[in-house]
Amino acid sequence: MSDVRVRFCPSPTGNPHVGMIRTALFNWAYARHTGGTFVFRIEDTDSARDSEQSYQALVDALRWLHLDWDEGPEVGGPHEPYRQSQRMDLYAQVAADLLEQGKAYRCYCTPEELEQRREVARAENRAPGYEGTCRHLTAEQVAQFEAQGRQPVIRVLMPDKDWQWDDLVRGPLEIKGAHVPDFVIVRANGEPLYTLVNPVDDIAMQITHVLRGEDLLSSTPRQLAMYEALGAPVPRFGHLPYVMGEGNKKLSKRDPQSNFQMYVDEGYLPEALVNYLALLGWSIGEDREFFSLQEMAAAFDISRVNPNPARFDLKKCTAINGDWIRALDASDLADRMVPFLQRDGVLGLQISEDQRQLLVAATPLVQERLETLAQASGMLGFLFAGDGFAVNPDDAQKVLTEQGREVVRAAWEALEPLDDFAAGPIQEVLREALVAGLGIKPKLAFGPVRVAVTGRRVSPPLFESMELLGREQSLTRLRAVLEG
RNA sequence: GGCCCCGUUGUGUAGUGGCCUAGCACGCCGCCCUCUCAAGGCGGUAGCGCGGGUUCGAAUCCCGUCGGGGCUACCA
Repeated sequence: MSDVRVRFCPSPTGNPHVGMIRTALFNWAYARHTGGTFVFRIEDTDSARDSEQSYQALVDALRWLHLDWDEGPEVGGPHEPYRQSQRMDLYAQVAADLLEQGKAYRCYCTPEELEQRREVARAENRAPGYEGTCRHLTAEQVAQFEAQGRQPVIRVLMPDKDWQWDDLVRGPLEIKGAHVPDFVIVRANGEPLYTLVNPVDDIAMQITHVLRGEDLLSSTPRQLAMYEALGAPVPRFGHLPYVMGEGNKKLSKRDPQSNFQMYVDEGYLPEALVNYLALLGWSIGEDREFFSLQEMAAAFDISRVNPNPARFDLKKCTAINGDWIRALDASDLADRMVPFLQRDGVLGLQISEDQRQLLVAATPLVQERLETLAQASGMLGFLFAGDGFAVNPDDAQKVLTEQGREVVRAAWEALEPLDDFAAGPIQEVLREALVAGLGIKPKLAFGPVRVAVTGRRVSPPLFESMELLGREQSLTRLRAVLEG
């Protein structure tokens, strides 16, 4: 095992989104590629926005995706606890130490005062950052502020220096000290902020490589300053490109396609989602795009991550999902379709042995037609409908016309005497009766029969479907059209 | 406004000075296959933002420019 230690440290607010998942994936892949350790940490220090439900969704998402973690909630590890809400004492202690060492100070400026100064600075074309107003308050000034009932925040006193680091994704980067004002690490109400807890825990958990979103790039100097103040070795940073949504904007929580749960509900395979997300900013090389999590781990190289923002393309994601569905064993696919068929009422909670066999037999017919598992219900519903079967009204109107019914009648008459009700013979008999007999094109001949039997104009292959449905059901449905 | 990041077809990418008349995939269009829809096969569409350099030679190196995006919180 190498000494590489990376972490994924989301805040449990709202639903997991794909940008977050992509970050988790790249961290995971880097850990697995290097034989390092993947740490999962929950940054739940904002009690107003965090929720237990969101925490659970995060855990479930990683599990669903098969992104296993070596240390973190549920699995434990040498640096427990892995939820920041349980580590508050540590942060308070660190803040106190920094204060005592003069590396941080109390700032009594009110939000209103700060806001006002920002506006002035902007108007005068100056950088709008905090100017260090409270850096060197006298005891009298402090006493006066306290007397006014002001509650101070704690700010880090930034050393007067420029900050540079060699970014894993972008190469050498530098930000001038003049552009990094003293920043707040503890709120007036005593709650520690990300600026404090994130580096403190990265140090405590001995994180060696920080792979995070590009949105945090400009805050890296603050991170660097914390390592310096705390006398800890600095990890390597790598800033992953944005995942963009519609209209050239960062994919936001409001974009439906950013919602991780949507992929689960629509029947995307974890293999496919992960495969697609990996393509956003990374490439396995050669002319290849279809690969497993294991193949990704074997090939993943952080220096090959592309720094430019990638647009999320649901169409391509769906296409890859289709590829993955086709790559599955039929019995595996059948298993994966079951929850969707149950959800949509095609199957009940209890599945009989007959139903199970029917499903397995039907799976190959739909395997190359499915893009998502959720589409299975629409394609297979007719097989399990039994007495509840009904033809789609819209399709009926279009296809089961006067002439269509004549076709169905001819089909019924041809099939009724057929003993060997298998796809081959069915096709033979129908061809003879409809195409040759009625002298119409195959498309017009089989369309009405398809609608009568499967209820839709688009369905799995007709003859195989009839065989699976069985003689009795098939004939009953044809009859129903003639009598209805 | 200030600071920062980014720039190959519509989208994701390959490409790291000659193998590039720029490859692959998705999308889109057409054809083939065909009982529908897919899948599959074949073909087509479309790109190195722009301008200067460096070099025998640049998508690849340098400078400038333009464009897009982000940050600029007692959010992360």
